Amino acid sequence: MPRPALAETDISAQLREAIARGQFSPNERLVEAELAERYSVNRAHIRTALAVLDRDGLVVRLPNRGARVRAISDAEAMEIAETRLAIETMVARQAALRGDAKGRASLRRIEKDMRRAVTQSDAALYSQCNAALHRELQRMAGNATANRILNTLKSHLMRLQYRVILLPGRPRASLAEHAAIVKAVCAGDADAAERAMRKHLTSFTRLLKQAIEATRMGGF
Amino acid sequence: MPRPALAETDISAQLREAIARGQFSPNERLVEAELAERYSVNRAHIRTALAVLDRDGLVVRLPNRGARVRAISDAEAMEIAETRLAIETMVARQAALRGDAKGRASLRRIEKDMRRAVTQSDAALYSQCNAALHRELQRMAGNATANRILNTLKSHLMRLQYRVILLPGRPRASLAEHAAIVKAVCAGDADAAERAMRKHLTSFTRLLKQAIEATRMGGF
DNA sequence: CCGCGCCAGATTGTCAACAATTTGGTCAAC
DNA sequence: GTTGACCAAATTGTTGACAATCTGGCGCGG
Repeated sequence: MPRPALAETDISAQLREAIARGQFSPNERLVEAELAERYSVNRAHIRTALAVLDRDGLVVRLPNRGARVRAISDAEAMEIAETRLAIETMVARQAALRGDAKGRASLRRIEKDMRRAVTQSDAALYSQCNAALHRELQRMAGNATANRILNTLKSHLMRLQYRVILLPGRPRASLAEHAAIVKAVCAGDADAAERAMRKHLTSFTRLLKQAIEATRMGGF
Repeated sequence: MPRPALAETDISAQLREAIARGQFSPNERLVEAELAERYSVNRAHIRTALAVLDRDGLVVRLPNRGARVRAISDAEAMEIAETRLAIETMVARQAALRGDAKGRASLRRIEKDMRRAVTQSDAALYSQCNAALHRELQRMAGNATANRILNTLKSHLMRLQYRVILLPGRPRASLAEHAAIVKAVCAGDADAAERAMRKHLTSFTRLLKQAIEATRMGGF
């Protein structure tokens, strides 16, 4: 019995996902009537969903002028990455301390898949494993508060991170970082887990910064 | 020109505040019609506000059964305190790195007021200074993402923290911790600022835990 | 006395109509 | 050609009505 969700909550989630996936471009207008039709709900639900997404920072609403997809600035992208780092290092620590045997087994399995993805140069698989690994760590840490926040932050970062993953040589380097995290967490070494995660996300953040700067310069 | 807020956003904020202040008790039912009358808005606004507060974790909504003030468990209170610690240590670091002269002056002034509050045993003033100090640090760090999250977390903690502040001897100990933070931030020493904040919030968290356990045992 | 179905009231969920506001364009006056 | 008033279309903001669902109590049969 998966407890039923409210329609409004559901729509919020769908819209959040759509924005995170880049199905709406930054600053794109979000017209209530259009969305209502697209998602087959009435305007009231869309309105509520937009209010929630506003609070999440995914959308900006101006009185009488409607909602737009919020364009996050480069500076803000860095802020988000830094905040994520702060929380996720804590999660890694807690996963090491509180994780269960099942979780540790999952981590090892995911690491194996990741290794395979790298040798096969399967970027899609790698990305999937990456998400799975972080998700499993969150589950092991069992910090619902942190999870909620992280998921919100990730919906912001999602639009950007593919640029980082696609950097040449990134998967191989990332794999080593992930392996270190898995090792530390499985060993129950909280300090090492925290350090490993910090190292991983610091390098992610650095690459994100580079990707942003590269895009700003010459890109497209 | 303070840009106007939407009515719905406004109502969400008011309700959030009311809940944070304990004007509604945990598990209390939040009947839409009642709230609509109390805040002089229509049900749609209340409904939207409840959806936002649901996302914030301040309220639980069950389909066809309405909303209630979410009772946060002891374990969850600890989670929240830990997550806050993770973010606020980062904020302290960033405040040390990015803070402006005006901010540093403010910090020193607040510290002075705090000292006065302790010598005069003025708990209300101390509490006020405490809030002001943390707020100023957030402003100096200039991390809007972190600020938003912290404010949400604090609205959860607000219901609990008065227990900690009122502990005998707490203000005096807390003052020293705050002074260390101010000193490090004003000196631009990011590492020291982070350490000082971690120490401060670790002790806060520890006391919170004690307060929780004490309450569970005998208290009321 | 106890359980069970059922009804009435309270409350939430859904929807459509209407009011208010903004936007973009047209046209006349200068 | 430019300015500015004005109008129409699009869109958001507000409200009330109605449907669906839950809750608690009542009475019936056992």
